[in-house]
Amino acid sequence: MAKYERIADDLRGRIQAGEWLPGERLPTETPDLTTHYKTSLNTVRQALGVLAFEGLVDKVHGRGNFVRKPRKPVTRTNERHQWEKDRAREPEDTRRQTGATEHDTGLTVSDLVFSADFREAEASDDLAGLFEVPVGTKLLERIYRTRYREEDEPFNVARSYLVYDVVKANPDLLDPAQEPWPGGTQNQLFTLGIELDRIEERVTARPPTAEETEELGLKAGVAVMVLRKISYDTTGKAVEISEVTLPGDRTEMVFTTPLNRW
Amino acid sequence: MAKYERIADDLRGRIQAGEWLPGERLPTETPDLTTHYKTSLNTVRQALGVLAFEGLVDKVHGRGNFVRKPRKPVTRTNERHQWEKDRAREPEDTRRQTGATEHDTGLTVSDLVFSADFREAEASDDLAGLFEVPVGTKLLERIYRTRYREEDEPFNVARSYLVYDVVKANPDLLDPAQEPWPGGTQNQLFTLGIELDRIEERVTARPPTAEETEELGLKAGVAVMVLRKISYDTTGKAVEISEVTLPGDRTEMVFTTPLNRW
DNA sequence: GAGTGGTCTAGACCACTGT
DNA sequence: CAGTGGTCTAGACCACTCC
Repeated sequence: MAKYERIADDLRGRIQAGEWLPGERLPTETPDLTTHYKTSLNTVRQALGVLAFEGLVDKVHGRGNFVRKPRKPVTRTNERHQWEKDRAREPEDTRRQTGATEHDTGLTVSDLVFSADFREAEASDDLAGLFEVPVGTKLLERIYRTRYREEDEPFNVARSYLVYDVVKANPDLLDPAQEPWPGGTQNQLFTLGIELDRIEERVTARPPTAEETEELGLKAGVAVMVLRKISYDTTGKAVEISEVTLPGDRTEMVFTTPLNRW
Repeated sequence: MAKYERIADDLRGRIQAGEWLPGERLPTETPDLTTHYKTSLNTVRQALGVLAFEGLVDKVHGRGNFVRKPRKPVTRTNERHQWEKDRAREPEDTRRQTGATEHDTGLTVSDLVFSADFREAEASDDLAGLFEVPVGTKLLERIYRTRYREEDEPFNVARSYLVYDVVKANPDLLDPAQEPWPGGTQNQLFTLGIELDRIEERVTARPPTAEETEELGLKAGVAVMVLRKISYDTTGKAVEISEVTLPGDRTEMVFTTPLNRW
């Protein structure tokens, strides 16, 4: 076993034994750890890199290496979809009270900060195929970011696509100033006479791109979970496609599948 | 921008431009890349480390650095649950034909290799709470591994827990030699007079532990997806809890949520 | 400016792969 | 055995944070 692995194992054990509590700083790389383990800087850094990748240690340039605090997990359920559908036909003051994310997290609207960006886009191969429209068809692309009020980085970046010609029947939907829209996308679709029949979600995990690392404030070694949500209307057509990027270390998704009775 | 980042960017661009095709070897670290980029070995290795983390490059000790081939993705849907429930009451020869994994992947039984390990375990805090039994209650723990016949490493490790006293009514269920059980867990429960009402799945992603890296044959930077599946019977009790570990870079999970009609 | 982590160098030696 | 990546060293200098 390599020396850096032994050092990583030793430090991991000492952290788990409580020698340093979450939030506390580890001994400095130089000179403390190098002299304690009688090794060179590179080796100590390689060991710390392992722990950082595992999410046990936060490396902070200029300040030190810290034992990582467990982060507040964000739960997302698929019950939100039925909940949102039920709410879509409620009067506006009911819809305004709370959104699906709050429904999932148990938080109130004031705990969270949203921002929305709208623009027009052309259907890529991929999206055109799902929407069953020609490549290049005009789409409305909306980018949503959600974060905790007391944190800097969003825990959620969503890109939502709708076919432009479908949405333009209600000009309010083209206006970012109307966001956050009370009742969410399902209410927006309701104003267009569209009812959803089912929602399909595909989940994968992968290492973040450099941009995502920046945008989501990810630490080294944290994967992103990518969720692609496709909403189908009652005629079986895809009406909204949404791609959500979530930090893997703090996101839990819950899916409940009811089964038919014998 | 650091020199290693510039080198990583350059190499990434050259790979994407097709200078080396998937499966091909990159120039050697020493002396090719160090002299080409006029830098030291450490710096070249740091750059390659970035690309390995992104999954673009496979580092292979003693052979070289290779452009990674896209891996065969494994899809898992939640429709499998209803499918498995329907099949649970079929005659044995029907059940024997194919399992849920083949149903998802479209493969046949002979493409896949299973192995099962049985042992007794005591209910941890966590599991006891979900099963609503006292901590320490005897459980049957079963560990399943699935891999492609032509690959070395499993793409799936599952730990399944059942309450021992519930299962022992059918002694065949305690015998690893009976695996793979035709019709899966839902048929096993059926032999005990248990019908499932719904299945809840919680999904997270995190960096792998050292053990998981080994067991799943993961490359640097690949996250694992962890799926905890809880099966509830028609009285609302949790009857099976299963923890599945999947390599994040080749797993896609699909969940379809049907919505009630207006 | 003092303290701390981040990058980089040049070189040595070890470990694995294939002939 | 030759070729290739993996680990390690000792030391220099840069970049960030906080006083």
